[in-house]
Amino acid sequence: MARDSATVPRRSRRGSGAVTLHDVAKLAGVAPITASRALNTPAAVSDEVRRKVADAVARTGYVPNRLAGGLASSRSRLVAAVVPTISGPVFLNTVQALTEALAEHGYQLMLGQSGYAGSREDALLDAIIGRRPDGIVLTGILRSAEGRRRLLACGIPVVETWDLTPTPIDMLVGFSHTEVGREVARYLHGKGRRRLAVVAGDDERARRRSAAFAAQASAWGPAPVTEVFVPAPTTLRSGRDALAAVLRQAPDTDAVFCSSDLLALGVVTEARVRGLAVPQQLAVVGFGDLDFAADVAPALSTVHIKGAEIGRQAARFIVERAEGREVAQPIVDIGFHIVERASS
Amino acid sequence: MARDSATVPRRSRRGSGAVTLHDVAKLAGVAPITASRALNTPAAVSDEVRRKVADAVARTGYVPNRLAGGLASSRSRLVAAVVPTISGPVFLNTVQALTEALAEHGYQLMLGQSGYAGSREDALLDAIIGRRPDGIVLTGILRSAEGRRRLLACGIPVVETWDLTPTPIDMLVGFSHTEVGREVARYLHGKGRRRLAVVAGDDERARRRSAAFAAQASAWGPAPVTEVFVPAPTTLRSGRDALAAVLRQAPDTDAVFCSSDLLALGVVTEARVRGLAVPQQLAVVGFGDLDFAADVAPALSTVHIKGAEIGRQAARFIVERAEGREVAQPIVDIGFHIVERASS
DNA sequence: GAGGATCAAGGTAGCGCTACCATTCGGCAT
DNA sequence: ATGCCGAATGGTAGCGCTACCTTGATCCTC
Repeated sequence: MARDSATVPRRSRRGSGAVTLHDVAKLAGVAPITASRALNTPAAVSDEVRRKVADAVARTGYVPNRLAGGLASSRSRLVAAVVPTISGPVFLNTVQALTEALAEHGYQLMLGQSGYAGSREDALLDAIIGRRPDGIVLTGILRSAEGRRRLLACGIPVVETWDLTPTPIDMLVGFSHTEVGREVARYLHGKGRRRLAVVAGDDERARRRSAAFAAQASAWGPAPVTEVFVPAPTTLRSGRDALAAVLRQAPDTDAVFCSSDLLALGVVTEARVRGLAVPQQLAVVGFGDLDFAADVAPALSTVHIKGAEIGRQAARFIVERAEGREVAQPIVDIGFHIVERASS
Repeated sequence: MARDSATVPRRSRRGSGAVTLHDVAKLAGVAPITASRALNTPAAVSDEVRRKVADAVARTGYVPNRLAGGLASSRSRLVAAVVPTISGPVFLNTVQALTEALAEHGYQLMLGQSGYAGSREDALLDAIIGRRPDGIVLTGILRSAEGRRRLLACGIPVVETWDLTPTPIDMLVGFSHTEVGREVARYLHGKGRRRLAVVAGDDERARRRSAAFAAQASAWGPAPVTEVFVPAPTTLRSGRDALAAVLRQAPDTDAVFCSSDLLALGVVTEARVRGLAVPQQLAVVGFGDLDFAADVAPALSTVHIKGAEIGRQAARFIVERAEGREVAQPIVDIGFHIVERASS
């Protein structure tokens, strides 16, 4: 199993010293290119060659160097995912599904964190483009126009997710945040709630949901919607603080729409501590439908987003394009729906 | 800014068509190798060369191909992280800190999910080793002995984290799970609790904490410790179900140690629903000290692990080794401490 | 002013793989 | 026989970069 050092009397100081396709080919008694074909396009070689090469691979413990393969073929089989931060739980299902779906096709995920502040964005883009990934999946929004231009210029397939931007860079899997805001306002209005508030993380899309919510609500009545913004990423703590702020501004608030389930849980917690009955006195609606939403008490009404499906669809898009096929419908509205539970 | 096609009359069908170091060098009027030095070891060239190359880079929009660089130098500047699954929030801070700390040194993170079941482990290892990363950070345990052997064989620096294994593959940043179990048992005993239970996720380390907890507790009295196991990854739901199971087995339980904060929150939630006062009738201790632990009501007592510090330390180890330096103390016990809050 | 030490720059030869073309060979139609 | 086809295999030449060595120029030191 170990390489026979006697057959390689003087190895240059360069190189990793690992088993190469050359070694495998020599052991199998075929040319390197034939060994390559036996591994990559098995249908193109005879049964005997396939067997001999497989045998040599097993005996040497050969693992193909994908850096070299990627350089030669201009296909790195790497896909980059950019998230604002991995510790906000919102995108986790997407990243998980993406990783798994890509792995099934032999692609590996590179993770990049752009930060909510966006300072690192350009450096991150350099680091990513330098690795020549076969695709880039964006979850947070790309703030810099310069960044968008560079992505466009370098010709790497890009999937933007979790949004429906009017001018996508390339492909898109998302849903309308404006529509979410509107729908939740309609829902709460339908439940007889009239004194509405919204608590939103300080990121572009949460602001859009929040604005649409407020706009829709103000169409029905004179009572203004109380808007409170908290720093992104949102936490349970900021939810508690936000409810305090809401009640200071509008003590008779009877419904709060939160821009994340974690915020909503904070609001519910603070309400309980203050003796405010949820949902009798205060309805709470979250966003994201994270795992815990159904199981807290009271169970959290929220907006369900198919995060894992977004990840899978993005993977499908990237793989299609990486294998040279056209994507017929590169823009997908994955939708959302309101899940009614005990908190509203 | 665009490449002047007239200077490159016939480009072969191979290659990505992107700007190369060659193009930059030609534009700057120096040899390619000099341009390479201007970018990688700026101290080794004259001010003038540095300026001319920087200028050419800016004009062409050149982004170095790190696949080619990695192949030539046997340094990919990629680091692989293996987690059981990204959607369990336990390792998030570690992954986040790791990504950031690596990015500061020009390394990019590849994410691999091994799954708690472990079937994908070997395929994942192939995918990782094939990319020739400069380091591998393991968070979950590596189940297959074959896998350990291969990691050892391929000579890539490995950091195991979140544990102190007796026989580390290479480097190690963790803490003793046995010690955690013991300490929590001591703590609860010190608070006068005598009817102890433990709820643990079905993974090796949670089992070790749980076993040590039970062993320590049984040293003090005849009352057996109720042990309930739930599937990994743990959820709030399984915490609620687990408390139900605990109370079925031992209705007079007065303290529960949970193997994650999410489980603990589930136990607290279920206790509240059942009218069981926390901490008066039931003390609850979690594990991990996730962001929300301090802010739920009642605030959760838990075991604090410096997850981000683990990530940073692991990054430091990998970078040290990647740059060819020895790591003096490759085994670090990062410790833990019990955070006493309202739930116990 | 000879001998070396030091520094900046260039040339060469790969890293390990695959695209592309050439070759071989058996089988079949002409 | 001759030519042609397709299938299987091999050879060659890179992909874009850097390690290693060499060259030439400058600067000491004695």
